[in-house]
Amino acid sequence: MEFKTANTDGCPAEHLLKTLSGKWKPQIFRIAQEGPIRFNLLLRQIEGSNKQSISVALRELEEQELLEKVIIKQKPLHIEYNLSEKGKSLIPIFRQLEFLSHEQGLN
Amino acid sequence: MEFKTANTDGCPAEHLLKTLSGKWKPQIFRIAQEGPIRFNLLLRQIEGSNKQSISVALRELEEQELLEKVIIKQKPLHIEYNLSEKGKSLIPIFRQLEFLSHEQGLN
DNA sequence: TCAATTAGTCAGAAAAACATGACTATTAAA
DNA sequence: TTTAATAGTCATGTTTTTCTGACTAATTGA
Repeated sequence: MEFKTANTDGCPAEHLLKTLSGKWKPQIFRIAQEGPIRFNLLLRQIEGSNKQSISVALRELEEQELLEKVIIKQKPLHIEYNLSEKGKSLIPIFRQLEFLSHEQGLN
Repeated sequence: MEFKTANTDGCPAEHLLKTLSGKWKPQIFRIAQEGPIRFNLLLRQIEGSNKQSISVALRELEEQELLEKVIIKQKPLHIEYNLSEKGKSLIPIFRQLEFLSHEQGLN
C-alpha cells in the first residue's frame, strides 16, 4: 500500500467523481434519497451486489460523511444509514447527472 | 471477459459517473475545455500518466462521443481531439463538481 | 432448543484496471 | 543518413478491485 489519497491536484472534480462512483455507491445514494437504508435490505434490493461490497460502500460513504450511521436501540435493535447534510448537498448534482443521462442519451 | 457493459439499470447516474471518472478522464476533460488536445502533449502534461492509459482514455472518450478525433492533414500531419457538443454539454456539471469540491470541502 | 434474521468480518480466489517496455509506421530535421 | 517526434499497438506483469464462502455474535420466533 502506498498512498490512500491519489493526487487529484490540478483536478478538483476528480476526487468527487471517484467518491460518487465507487462500486454500488450511485445505487445506494439513490436509494438513500428516499429514506433510511439498511445493510440487508440493500443486499436484496441491489441485485448482483454482495455483502463485502455493500459493507465497503457503506463504510466509505460514512467516512466521507455522506451517510450517517444510526444505531436504533429499540425492540429488534438494528442499524440505519441516513443521508447527512453533506450528502443531501449532492442531491442536485446527482439529479442533474440523471437528467443529462436521459436528455443526451449518454448511455 | 464477460460483459463490457455493466448493468446500470435502475441508476441512470451511474453510467455517466463511470464515463467521467475513468483513469485520467477528468484531467483530459478539463484540459480539453481549453482547446484541442493531442496525444503526446497530454502524455507530458499529465504527470504520472502513460501511453496506454491515455490511449484507452482517448479511445473511450471518443467512443462515448465526448471527444471528436480530427486528423489534421497539413504540413506535419497530426491528430487532434476536440470536445464534441455532447462533451460541451457536460461542462456545467463538471464546473459544479469542481465548485462543490471546493465549497463543501468534499476532499 | 433449533432455526432464522441482522450486520457484519476475514481469507482467498478471480477479474479488471493499470503500467512497462518493446515495437511499428510516417514524417521531419540535422 | 541517423535521429527524433508523432500517435499509437501489443504482450506481459503487477496492482487493485471485486466476489465468494465460511464464520461471528446478538436477538427473535417457533
